[in-house]
Amino acid sequence: MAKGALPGFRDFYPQELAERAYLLRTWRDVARRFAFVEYDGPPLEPLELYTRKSGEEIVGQLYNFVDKGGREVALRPEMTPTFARMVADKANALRKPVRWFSVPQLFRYERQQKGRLREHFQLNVDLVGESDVTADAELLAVAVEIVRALGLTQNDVRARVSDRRLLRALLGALGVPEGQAPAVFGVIDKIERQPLEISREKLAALGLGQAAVDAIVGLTGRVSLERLRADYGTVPDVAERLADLERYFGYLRALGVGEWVDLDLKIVRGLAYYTGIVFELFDAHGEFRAICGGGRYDTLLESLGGVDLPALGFGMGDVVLGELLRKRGLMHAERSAADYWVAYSDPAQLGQAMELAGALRRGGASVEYALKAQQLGRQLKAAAAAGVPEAVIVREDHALILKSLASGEERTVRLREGRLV
RNA sequence: GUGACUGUAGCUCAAUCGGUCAGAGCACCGGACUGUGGCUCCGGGGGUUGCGGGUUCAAGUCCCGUCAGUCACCCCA
Repeated sequence: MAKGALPGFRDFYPQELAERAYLLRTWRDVARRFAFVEYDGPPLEPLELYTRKSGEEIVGQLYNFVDKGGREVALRPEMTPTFARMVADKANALRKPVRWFSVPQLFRYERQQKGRLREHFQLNVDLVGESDVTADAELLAVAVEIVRALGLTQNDVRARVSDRRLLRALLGALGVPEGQAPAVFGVIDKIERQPLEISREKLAALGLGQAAVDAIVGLTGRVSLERLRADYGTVPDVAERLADLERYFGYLRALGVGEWVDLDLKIVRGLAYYTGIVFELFDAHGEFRAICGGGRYDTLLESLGGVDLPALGFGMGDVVLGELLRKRGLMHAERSAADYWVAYSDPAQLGQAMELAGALRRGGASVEYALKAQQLGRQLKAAAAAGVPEAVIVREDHALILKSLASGEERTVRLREGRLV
């Protein structure tokens, strides 16, 4: 259509806003259940905050401009740099572990497509100051409990988990030079999205022998900790990581989310800064993009904020999650209708109706009534159309009738201290 | 940024081979049902067919451009 919101931006009409509110409320509720506390930062940041982490090429994907003070600025495309700065600035004063979450609106200048707009809301949950896998388990449990709270089941959503350090150790055991590891990660990251032969050719082009290529492809298939231990358990680095992962999965089971999680070494996450366990949540039908992604980034706070603290976190956007919920018929909305509709039998009673509405409103209820005097029938029709559950009818004899618009039941009530009794 | 496909009222769609084809349903507003609603009936507002240009006697229907949308690639912080 000719006029409307900018490409990739959304107008939230009351219905859509109610759905968004439902989603964000669930995020906050669950994060708080895990004792995370909310924070926020500025939506506009120095451009340098992002180029320092991701290089100049990131600028092409940012909403950036020069402000009137001559500063290079950008709308935040992600929350992590802001988070890192905030934590680093007060690192010594913060009780560890730091358990913070935020629900920022993020922006990126990219061509939109399904599940990707130029603006979205993203839950960010981060945990700083604990290097053990107990923290990794806690973090993934937050993500899983959120989708559970939204009505999804382990048959709808799967958490796929990998460990970059394990993968690195495995590659080392296969004789892949340390310097080649990132390139191999790149191939593994794409292995699901391109023909296997192409992936094999790319690995061979890195100088890997046939046996190593076969082994790597094998790792990206169905694997289990038992199988890995049997095949590579004699390698000290690998054995150490496997022991950690076994504890990790044990903790996930203890937290009640074990049934949602699969070990899948194909999960690399594009970001270069992940250092340990990484995970993504997908719909089980593979129809949508990743719902959520995150992992451990133990060196990022050091490089961004100069504070050497282990950290991990994940981001979960509202777009893909919303698409999935709608598809499954699970998208709910915060109720937006008023609590009461005050109606009156005689048009001359408009003033009395307004007095009643005023009293109820001061008592905490939301109340609507017909702004122009009209027949009672029309008022009730409007009340029903507005989705209001109950109407209060002011009769000509001044009696108040509370009528359920769903069942039609009526009972006489009285106003007492702003409430109907 | 590259490529493919699509673009008719708020929504879902219709309009034979280009020729009164700019319509329907839903939604919205109003009226009737004469003063307790969601049914029914009647009526109304709303589109220069995304926009611009071209071909033609004639274009929503063909061609080009542009904008927008969808999908894939890129990227995914």
